[in-house]
Amino acid sequence: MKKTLRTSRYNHKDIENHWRDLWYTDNIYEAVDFSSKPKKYILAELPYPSGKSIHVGHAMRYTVPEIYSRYLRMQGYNVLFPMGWDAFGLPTEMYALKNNVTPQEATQKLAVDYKKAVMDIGYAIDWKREINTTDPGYYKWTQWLFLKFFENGLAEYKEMPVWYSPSCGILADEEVINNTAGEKVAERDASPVERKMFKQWVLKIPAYADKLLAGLEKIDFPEQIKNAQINWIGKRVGINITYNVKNSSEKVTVFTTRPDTNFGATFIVIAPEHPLVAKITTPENREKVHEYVRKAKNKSELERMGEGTKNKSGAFTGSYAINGLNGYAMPIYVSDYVLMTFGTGAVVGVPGHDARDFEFSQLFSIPVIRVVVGKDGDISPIERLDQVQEDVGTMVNSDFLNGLDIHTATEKIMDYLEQQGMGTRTTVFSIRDWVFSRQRYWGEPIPVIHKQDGRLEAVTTTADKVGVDRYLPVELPFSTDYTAEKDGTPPLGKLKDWVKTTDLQGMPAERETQTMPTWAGSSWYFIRYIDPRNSRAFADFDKMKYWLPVDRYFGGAEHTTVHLLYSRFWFRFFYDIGLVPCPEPYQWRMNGGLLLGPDGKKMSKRYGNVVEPGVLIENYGADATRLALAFIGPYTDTYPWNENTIVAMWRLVRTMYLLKDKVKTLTEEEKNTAAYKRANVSYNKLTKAVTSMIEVLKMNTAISEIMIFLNELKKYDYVDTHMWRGFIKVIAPFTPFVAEELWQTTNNYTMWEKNNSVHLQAWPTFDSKILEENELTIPVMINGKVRGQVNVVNTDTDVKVKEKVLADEKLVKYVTKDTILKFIYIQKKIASIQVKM
RNA sequence: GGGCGAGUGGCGGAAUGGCAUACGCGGCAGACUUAAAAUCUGCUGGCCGCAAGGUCGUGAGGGUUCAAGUCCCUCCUCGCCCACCA
Repeated sequence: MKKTLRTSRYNHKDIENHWRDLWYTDNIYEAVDFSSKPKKYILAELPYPSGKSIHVGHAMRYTVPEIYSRYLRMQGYNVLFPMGWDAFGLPTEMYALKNNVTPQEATQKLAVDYKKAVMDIGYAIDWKREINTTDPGYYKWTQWLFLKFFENGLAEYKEMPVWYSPSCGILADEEVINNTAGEKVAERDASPVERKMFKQWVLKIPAYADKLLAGLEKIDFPEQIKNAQINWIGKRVGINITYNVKNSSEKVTVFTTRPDTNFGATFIVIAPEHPLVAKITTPENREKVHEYVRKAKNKSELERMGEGTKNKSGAFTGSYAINGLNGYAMPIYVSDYVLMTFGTGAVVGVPGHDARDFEFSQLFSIPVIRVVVGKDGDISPIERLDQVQEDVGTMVNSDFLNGLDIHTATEKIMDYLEQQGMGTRTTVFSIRDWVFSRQRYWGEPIPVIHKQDGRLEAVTTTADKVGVDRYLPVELPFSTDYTAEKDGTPPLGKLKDWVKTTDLQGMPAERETQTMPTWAGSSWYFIRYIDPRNSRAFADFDKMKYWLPVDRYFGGAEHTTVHLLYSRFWFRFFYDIGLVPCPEPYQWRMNGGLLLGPDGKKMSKRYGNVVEPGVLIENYGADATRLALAFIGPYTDTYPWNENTIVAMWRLVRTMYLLKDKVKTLTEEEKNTAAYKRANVSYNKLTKAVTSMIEVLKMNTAISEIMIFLNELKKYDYVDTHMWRGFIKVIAPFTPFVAEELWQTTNNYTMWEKNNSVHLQAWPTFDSKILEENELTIPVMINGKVRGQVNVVNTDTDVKVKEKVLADEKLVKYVTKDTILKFIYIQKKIASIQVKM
């Protein structure tokens, strides 16, 4: 055991290296299963190690939650604040290629580097719970959980239209974004993408859409996040209406949420991919329709976007559908503004009350019928786009619906259509099956085999009991070839010996060669932290019962509709099959903002504006770095990094450190001075303010309070020992290293003893009696302007304060007994007076 | 086009409807120094004024209130997310 350091100058390196070793060696931040203390599970999204080392932006997102976790520990909670590495995926593969190592080697090295960086900042982590998603002991359970989806019919192997980029291969919807020019590109490398059909594994998240919506009501997420998820799920209640095609036995079914406007329907549009296209196109229109469909299919999504939503196009099939309500013959067109993937792939055109339908009607001179009158009472024909009303009004020209409000009309006509056998109420969702396979090397192999007869078989069907260890994990075989064939055969497909296997009957079979997406390992990682070394189960049920749900979850806004929603889906499914103890994984969520480069641009190697925490820690120390990251602004906001801030924080830490020389145990007599009393008020204010600010995660203003207190202390010659010890505990979550140094010194501990660490001490309390001010000065406002002050005491009544105001010689020129119209005194806040002008 | 945010000094940002600009950065002045750096002290929203003080001021305009950065209405700008979703 080492002796406590004692230096007269502030040397961050000596202090930090010294305590870091002792903390982690003795694992002082241990999270204890089944502890009798109340638990708090504080989680920050696990990092994805793909660059040289941890990014200062990551560090900002971890620092605030980590300060909070330290505070909770000092408040007597059994805290779990874990850390691990999400290391499968393309960036690691790219990193490996660039550095001429294997992804296995790259991952190992990055995990070590990242861990060192995280340790250097001094995060309070129980390293016994560290996980790595690429560890076979981990992904065995990712595969096992995947098989639960498979066994329950929620994982399917089917032809899917997928995004394809030559450089990234096949991508999920979530990995494709619109660039600034409005083109669809791969999020990863901005390469253009196109649509292709491919046999894919999908997870059927739409089956859980309703449960995921309902679950939102019980959890404490910001409205913004809830809305984004609701929007993403895109639940729409409407009706499928079936129309007969004139002179044909065919029928066309459309989905609409606005059946109330159906008396105004003047055409039908079907998607180019719709199976009816071939059946109902009349011979004289065949050539034109065929040409249109061919062009639409060849158009990449990029071109469709490029042409924008303004320019409608289409072709007439020559057929008509009969509106069962009024016998109107609606011409049927093909147009790419209708998507095969939403609703029924066919829409009914009501140009008077839908902007897109109106635009399309103009293209083919289709009649426009008004069936809704808005608030303005305008009943003139609809001739311009700006006259198209969508969601308010009263029905006209609509037979038995006339005069009804549109919402009442909607219900009435849906009842009618159902009674007449013309329609069926339907709910549709915009959320799609989650494409869950990749044609990449560096991921979890999907643990399924293809039997000779084409049927699929889970690598283990005896799962839970003894079988699991015999068959899982399906280990990722070693390979140095990470590229897919042009035909889509994944890299693993090239390893012929590995692909060849046998099924449970011993017959020859082939392994699945696609791997899982990066999202797989991170969909359940927070469960594994609870029981990271369990080899018999993904986690012990009783331990889950103790720790779950996560109390506070911190992460990036970019994960709102991806990771955050999809991992809720995993968890909710596990709950339904009895694997986990509660329906929702995360009780509370906050999204972190972004830290920009000093130039205000997003930190990126391209701009050369990346700030590395390692450099900051080297130059200014971890304590100053932590303060800078927490002080710079509120957690949820985005702002640029400013080098000056950390210099100021270094000075602040030094000021705190050097204060130790002013510490003295004051006698009762010395405590009986005005100076001591003032200092004591400041100290109690500090404790109270910091406590309430940490509770609401406003670390920036909490640090301001620490600065205010230090500015106050400068005025005195001595700092009382009792106050000093409380102060050290207040700063402990923010600047753990210097706090430990000061704590050990002030207590004269010569030997390190785990239980004596400041971080395991109780959070200081404050005395609200000391903060009650008996006498204070309040502003006096006259006709809305502050014109002076008066001194009041607690017991002053309105009448007393009024007397004081009237007696004030400065105020007399603004107010006298005779000019007062109205007098308001807000206790201990303000006096506000209306006077005659 | 839809949804969600946000507009406060030179900059990052504070402010349960109650003295707008806390705290920090930067700037200015002073102390220490042969000098500089570092450190310390003071000042620091605009305008008028020697000063006391006055006056304007939280994107723009209106409203509610004794009192509005904060609440309500109209508008402007910026950011993020979603988007021919019927």
